[in-house]
Formats: sequence, structure tokens, C-alpha cells
Amino acid sequence: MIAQARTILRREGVDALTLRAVARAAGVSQAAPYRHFPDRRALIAAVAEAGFRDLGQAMTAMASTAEGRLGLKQVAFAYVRFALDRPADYRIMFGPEVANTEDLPELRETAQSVLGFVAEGIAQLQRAGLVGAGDPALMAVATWSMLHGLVMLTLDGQTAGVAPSVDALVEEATRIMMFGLAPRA
Amino acid sequence: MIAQARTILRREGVDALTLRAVARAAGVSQAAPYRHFPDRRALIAAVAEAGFRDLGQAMTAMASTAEGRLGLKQVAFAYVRFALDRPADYRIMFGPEVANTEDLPELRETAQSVLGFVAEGIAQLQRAGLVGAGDPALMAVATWSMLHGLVMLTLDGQTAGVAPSVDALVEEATRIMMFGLAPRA
DNA sequence: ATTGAATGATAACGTTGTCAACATTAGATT
DNA sequence: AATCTAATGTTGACAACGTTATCATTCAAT
Repeated sequence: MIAQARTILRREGVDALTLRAVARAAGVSQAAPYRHFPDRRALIAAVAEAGFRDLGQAMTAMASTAEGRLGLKQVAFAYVRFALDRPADYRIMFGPEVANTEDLPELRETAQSVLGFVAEGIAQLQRAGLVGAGDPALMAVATWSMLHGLVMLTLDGQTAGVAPSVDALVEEATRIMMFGLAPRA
Repeated sequence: MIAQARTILRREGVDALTLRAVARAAGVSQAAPYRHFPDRRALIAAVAEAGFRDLGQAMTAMASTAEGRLGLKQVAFAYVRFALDRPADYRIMFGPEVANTEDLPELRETAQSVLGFVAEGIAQLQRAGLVGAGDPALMAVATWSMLHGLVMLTLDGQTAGVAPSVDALVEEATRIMMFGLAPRA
């Protein structure tokens, strides 16, 4: 059922992701989904959680392709690529429907594991002397924020024309994140 | 009518912002709004545009309270404060309904002026030698991305527990943005 | 005075989330 | 083997929504 939902989401967008549409796709009556999800929000939360799992997988896969700062950058690219490849999935994962994750502990945990993954990578770089002192969790939030914002603004069409390509944009943004806006003496 | 819409949005959330609710609040028939907005999306776009205007105003007001890097940081605080004070407004401004602004030139322009404001501030810092060389528009996008991401993740409850307060989080994030993750010799 | 645009009212259509009531089935218990 | 229970599905309904078509009103410009 979640698989049906994700297919609809990708093919027809968020608006088409209705409980009835999922029921139709599953060849089942309109009320049947309520046996598995208490309400629409729960279905969306399940789809979001699947998305976070896929995202984590994509990031992990890319992390092992390079070391040091380049590794972190590769993860950043994997992150952005995932979001731009599946914009509807990404939007659902951070949409208002699942904003208050207090009552969705599983989703919360899955999402937090993405943050934890970034934090761990940063801690590694710190041990290698490639990242300065400071709370790695905080640095991870800042890094994640930048990527998330970049993705959202790009999906909203707000970064068009600033850089020759999205890749170039990510390249520059991660560089700024790593070395800062202030000049280095 | 836009004012009614914004009141409903703030009081009852995005879901309650329906054309019918706006019509009721205005004491008018349910079809009357269609004389002023072709569809729901147009109403939302108008609300979003009003939000961007308010945001720009808040940022501008705060920019004149300090100079140099501190000025930019004050603008960042103003930005975050606006978003957290009026989460529903902020969400609408960057929501999927108005994602493709191609057919909403006015909204696009208003939103872009926020970016332009940041870019101008960065260009000023460059002239003062407080920010390194590089395309200020690109730097502005990176900065905006970080703030936008930070706000969204915070609204989604994803940054809870990382810092003692949101202010501290913004403080640290802007510091990282300015001086980078990499250690300074 | 007439016209035409702007604005509003009424009524309807199709879709949605949700619920209540009933049917079916598979597994566990007796 | 008979019975009970939980899970799952169906039918039918309700209210709310976006949207449209049709008709009424007002008011400035000609």
C-alpha cells in the first residue's frame, strides 16, 4: 500500500496522493486503507519514513566513495541529487503534514538518523584535523540546514540563474560552508 | 480579503485557509472570491506575497541597527524571528502551492528582492574586506539557504535539543557560515 | 438613458476525508 | 470440531471543499 502511495506520489504529485487514489490503485474499496492507517496523515508519515530510509541509503552509499572533506561533499551531492530526483518524495518528508513529529516517533527517529550520519562524518573530520573544534551535532545541523535550504529554494525555482548549474551551486555552497564567507589570511 | 485570509491562516493554520472560509469571514457568498482570485492558488500567492513584503520590511528595519558582520547577523536574526513568529505565513511563502513562480511574476519578484537584499549586504561587506572574493549573489543564495533550512528544520521540530535555544542555534550557524567548518590557522 | 464591467448570490457537480454498519476470513481457544 | 476473536474488506453515507454556470445588482462612462 505504501508502495502504491509512493508510485502515485511520483507520477501525479502530492495533490493526487489521496487515500481514495491509493485504494483505487490497490484495487480495493475506498475505506479499506483505514484498516491500516488511522488517517491520511499516517499514510503520508509512512511514505515520508520510506523516503528518509532511501535518502539515508543514498548518502551512506556515497560516503564510502571518498575520504576526508571530499567524502562529505559527495554525501552532500547524494543528498541534493536524491531531492531533485524525487521532489515530491522530498517535499512530503519535510511537509507540514508531518511537521510535528512528536506523535510519530518512528518517523522522528528515521529522520534524526540522517542528522546523526552527518554529525558522525563531521566528527571524523574533526579527528583528522580537517574541521575545527565545536559541537559536531551543531555543525551537522548547520550543514544540513544549508543543504535543505538549497534544495527547497531550488525546488521552488528561487535559485535559477544564480549558478550555471545546480551542481555548480552545490559545489560553491559546500565550499562556503567549509571555508566561510570571511576571507582567509 | 487578503487580510481576512492572513488572519485565518494565523489563527487556524494552512488547512483552514479555504476559499469558503475566507468568503465566510468576509460575510460574502462562497463563490464571491472567484471574482478576485481565479483559484485558490492565486489567493495563496497573494498571501505569500504579502508575507514576503513583511519579511523584507523586518529585515530592512534590522539592517540599519548595526554595521559590518554584526549587521548581517542582525538581519539573520530578524529573518528567523519572522519565520518563527508567523510559521504559517512562512510556510505558505515557500509552500508547494507557489513553487513554480513562473506564472506568478509579482510573487517571484517580491521573493527575489529578499535575496537581492542579502546579496547587497554581502557586497558591502566585500568592499569593507570583511567577506572574501566571489559572486555575492552566490554567497547570498548559500546564506539564504542556510537560514531557510534552519527555519524549516526548526519548524519541523528537527533541531530540538541540539542547542539550548533557537537564538543560540542561529548564532552558531551564522558563525559557521562566516568562518567555515575548517579550522583557521 | 443606456451600456458594460465589476461584483455578488444561488445552485449545482465532482472529489475528498472520515465514519458507521455489516460481511468475510484466518487463526487461536476451547 | 465448534466457537471466538482479530484483521480486513465492502457499502453507503455525511460534511466540507474547489470550481463552474447562471442570474442579479450596482455604478461609472458614454
